Amino acid sequence: MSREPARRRGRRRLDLPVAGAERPRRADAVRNRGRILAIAADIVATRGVTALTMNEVAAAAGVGVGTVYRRFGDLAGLIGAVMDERESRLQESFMAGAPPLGPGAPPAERVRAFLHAYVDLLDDYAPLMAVAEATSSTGRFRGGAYAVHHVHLTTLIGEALPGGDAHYLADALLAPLAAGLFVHHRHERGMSTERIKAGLDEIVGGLLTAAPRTASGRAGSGRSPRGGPAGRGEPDQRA
Amino acid sequence: MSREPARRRGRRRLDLPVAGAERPRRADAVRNRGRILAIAADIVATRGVTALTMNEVAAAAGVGVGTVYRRFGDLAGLIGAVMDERESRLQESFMAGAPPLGPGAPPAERVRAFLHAYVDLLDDYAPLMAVAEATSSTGRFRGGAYAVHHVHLTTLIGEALPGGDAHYLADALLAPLAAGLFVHHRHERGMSTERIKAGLDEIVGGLLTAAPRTASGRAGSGRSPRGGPAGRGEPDQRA
DNA sequence: AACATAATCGGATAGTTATCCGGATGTCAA
DNA sequence: TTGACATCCGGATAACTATCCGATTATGTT
Repeated sequence: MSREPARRRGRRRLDLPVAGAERPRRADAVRNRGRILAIAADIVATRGVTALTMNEVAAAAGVGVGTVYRRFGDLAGLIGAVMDERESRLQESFMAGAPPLGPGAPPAERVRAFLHAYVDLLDDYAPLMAVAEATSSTGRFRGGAYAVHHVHLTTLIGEALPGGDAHYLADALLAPLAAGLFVHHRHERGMSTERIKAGLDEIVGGLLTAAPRTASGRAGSGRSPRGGPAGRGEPDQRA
Repeated sequence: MSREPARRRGRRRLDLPVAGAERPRRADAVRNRGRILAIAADIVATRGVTALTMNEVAAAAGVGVGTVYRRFGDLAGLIGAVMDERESRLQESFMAGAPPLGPGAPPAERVRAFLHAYVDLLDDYAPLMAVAEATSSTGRFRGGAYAVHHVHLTTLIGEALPGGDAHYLADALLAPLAAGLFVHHRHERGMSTERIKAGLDEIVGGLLTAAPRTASGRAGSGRSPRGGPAGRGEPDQRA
């Protein structure tokens, strides 16, 4: 490890036992974690996503490869950690922020706002997220972030479309936001984020009841919310 | 999709280049290609997709790794070649087969039929296709098969929804059919193909069989039974 | 039948991901 | 302060993808 002088060894643990089952992690571990993340972010910023490899990060951070893998599991995990702050901000916004992203606006509006916000996030991180996606084709769906987004959309869709298969539709709405597809659209086909958002609006507008807010395109044609064939004959089986 | 590194350069053949369009490949090359494909299919069938590696295929086929890479480009290319026959059958069906998949049925119906047919294909090959997708996150969109599907859907959507962004919507409808997501739904969440098809029907139903947007006031009088249970779409859609 | 040429073959090599486990070190208790 | 032990470190190692290029061989011509 490093020769860093021992940190203040005070900290007798006399403090209040923090509310969050805080596991006592070794000081060198947290130090390394922080350094690894900083190095990773720096590599991406200065040399691009393709230069971000576990070996490279480990070498630059002055630790062994094993350390990086133990801390983050795999490349996707490392990338997830790098994006953690940004992701947390997004979650904060749609869970407790101002409408239409946060609570207060009608569900269909919130769905649209969420998709738009996610597009903005993709515009900043898509190349990096695409690498994470490619690590394991099913990996995207295992990550905690995806689960949170899915639950959020499922809830909103359930409210806006009582008879629909909210669980599946949430995945279907998240699918066009795959980083790989976004990169393809944005960087290889030159689509603007506005166009992408408008396209998503078309889908949401058609699927959920049209909302009052008029943005680009789609006119809130009547399309009333009907009950629809409730069951659909498929036993709802959520894990 | 035969996505081979088209080699053969122009030769001054005076003979009629009609009938056999394929000629300039060395006998051992075609022999090796065939053997490699057979071996690859066999490995997948007997030992599963995880056992399918370029090294393994090369060794089993009795050729060098370089040969496999030259012929198929990468793992995704090899997988594409293995699936070529099945893919060709699908293309044949929606380009010149019987309605509603083939020409003759109203566009929205054909879109739905295509998605259903693709789900059936996924049910057989998703694990394999997921590996191909993971090879390169943007790889799926470069392959010839994707391009064909995209063109097809773009055309149909353009007919069914004159004012919409058919190009983007085609990608968006194809996105939920990503092999990785399908595997997640089918093998990890236990969803049935019927449920997946019904979910896709909901999306298509809302997007394409409702009153058109913009000025072209289609007096459809709202009410669109967004795709009910698999099959039975809305019969009010004449050519 | 022998030749010239271009295309193919296939092993060596480089770069990555991911795992393993003996050794080093921090943390807590006495 | 000292000691015991759980945890962490990090290099060695295995497997895989992908590229390169000299050696090999098929093909059409003379």
